[in-house]
Amino acid sequence: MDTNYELITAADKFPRIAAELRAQPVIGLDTETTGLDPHTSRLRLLQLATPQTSYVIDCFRFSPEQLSPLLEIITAAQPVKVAHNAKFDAKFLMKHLGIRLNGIFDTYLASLLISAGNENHRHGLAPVASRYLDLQLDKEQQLSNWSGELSRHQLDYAARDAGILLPLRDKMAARLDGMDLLVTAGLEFECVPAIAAMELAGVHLDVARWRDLVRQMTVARDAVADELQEVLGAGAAQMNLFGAPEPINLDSPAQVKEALARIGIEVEDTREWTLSKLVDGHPVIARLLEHRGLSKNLSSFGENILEFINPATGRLHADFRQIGTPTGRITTSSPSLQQIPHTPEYRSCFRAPQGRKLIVADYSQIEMRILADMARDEALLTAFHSGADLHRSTASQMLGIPLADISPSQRESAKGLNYGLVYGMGAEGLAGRIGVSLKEAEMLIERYFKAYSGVAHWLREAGESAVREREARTASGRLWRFSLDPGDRTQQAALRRVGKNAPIQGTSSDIFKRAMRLLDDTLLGLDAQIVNSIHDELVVECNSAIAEEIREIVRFEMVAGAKEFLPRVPVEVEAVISDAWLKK
DNA sequence: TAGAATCGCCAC
DNA sequence: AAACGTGGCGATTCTA
Repeated sequence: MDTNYELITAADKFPRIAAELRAQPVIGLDTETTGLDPHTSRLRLLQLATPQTSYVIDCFRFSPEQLSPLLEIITAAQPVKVAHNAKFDAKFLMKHLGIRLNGIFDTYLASLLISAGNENHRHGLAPVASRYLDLQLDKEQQLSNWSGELSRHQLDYAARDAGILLPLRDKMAARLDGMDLLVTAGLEFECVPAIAAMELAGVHLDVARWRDLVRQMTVARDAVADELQEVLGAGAAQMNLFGAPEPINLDSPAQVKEALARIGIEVEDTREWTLSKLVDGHPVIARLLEHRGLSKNLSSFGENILEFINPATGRLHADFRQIGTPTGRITTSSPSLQQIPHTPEYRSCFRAPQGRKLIVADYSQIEMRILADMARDEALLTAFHSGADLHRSTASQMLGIPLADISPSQRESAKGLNYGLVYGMGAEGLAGRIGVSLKEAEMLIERYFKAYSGVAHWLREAGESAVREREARTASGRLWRFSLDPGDRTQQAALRRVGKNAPIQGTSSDIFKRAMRLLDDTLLGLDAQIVNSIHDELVVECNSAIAEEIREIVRFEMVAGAKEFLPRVPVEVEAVISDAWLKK
């Protein structure tokens, strides 16, 4: 495809171009960079496209001051900037030009929303252009060297990528509209600058503390491993040259299963769920599980995390995938900051640097509140309005006894139900989880649904409509379309569970993303920045001197985000000021 | 031998 | 078989 482009080599052209761009309702935006990491790579080209022309600006030639007429356009809400994976461009613009990319239409996020969970769809610019414009792009120049003299071919490529964004947006906006996804899309697009800023900022890890922890864990694991080799080797058939039993690989489920059989413990598999039932009679099982835990933590959260520390910033900059799941949850990788074990030893390694504090804030029982609101369940809403402990309230409602008389075990059962039911749990699952018989579990669920009849009705309907309509939606209108083989009963049961959970988990994502944007906006200009985001928890790093003010801002904006989607239920946010990632 | 599939487990 | 939902990821084992 030939794109009409103009390579800008003189700063005196900027006022004319800026005027032309400002007059557009929508422009295309793309960048080419010398690498993928904004901290160690440079911004080479900035491409801004009107329907007629792609303007290609060589950023190596101009200072931010010279570029300022164009930067104002990028920062303003209008014109709308169409970009594919705008987070990437936003990070480079923020790092190298000190500006926020606002007024985004992101064709990558739009593609994910329209695909509505279809795992077969790819979302790179090439497959998206093919799907929506029937255009075959080649991306061979994407990873070419953008730091030297640029070839005609590279400039063509750069201009073309920016040029196709406008027709692409036309097609996708119509699709979003037709699928009632414009509200969700707006929510996602507005969240991009907040996530870009969070990634760019990264989190601070206390390396010495982390190394210490890894050392301790290694010693502990090796001790348990030695002990296990001795016990499990007792029945070994194979001896090595020194007459000692051949060591078994404790990380191999197959070898562990065999070794257990040799000492008289027959098991179907070696999953925790299976083994934990045998803990009582067999001390070796407890040791095995202990080894698993240590080994898992060391391989996933050991020295390897340190490799992700950025040489330029000394911090961890995880990759946040904004639509990581069909329910809209954000996922992280490289490293996976959302899966750091929730123990003080681990979390205390993530610390505020000198002179700074962390605000650790999370929603209190947000999914149950969403359920109460969506189901409009009188009793559950009343429980939340009363401000009493939810699980005690639930137990009290179910058993018909006063709040004050609820025993700890009654509260635990109620808690199991509250958490389990938003995941579509059945009686078997509950029985296993809280350790009661199937009969008792059935009775508990019956009582639960009697106490919360609105919830019972809503959950039933959510499950049925998922099977009937093959889709589920959240409060913002986010869509997940399901495939279902009609004859497959197991699949149908699974779909009923997803149908119950998806609107709740997805609405939680809606709320969270709205809160992130509100908070990021309010923190602009203050010495405070969101540094981590874990489904219902935000971590903000700020100057110690303003920590109390920031804590209140965080609380306020998180509540404000939730209120937009939950008109019927009060929302609570627990926020603490801490030196480390702890809910102290 | 590289990549896929599986098991297992971390988070919310 | 599966057994409450969504992921990421590491180690082992299978497969071409």
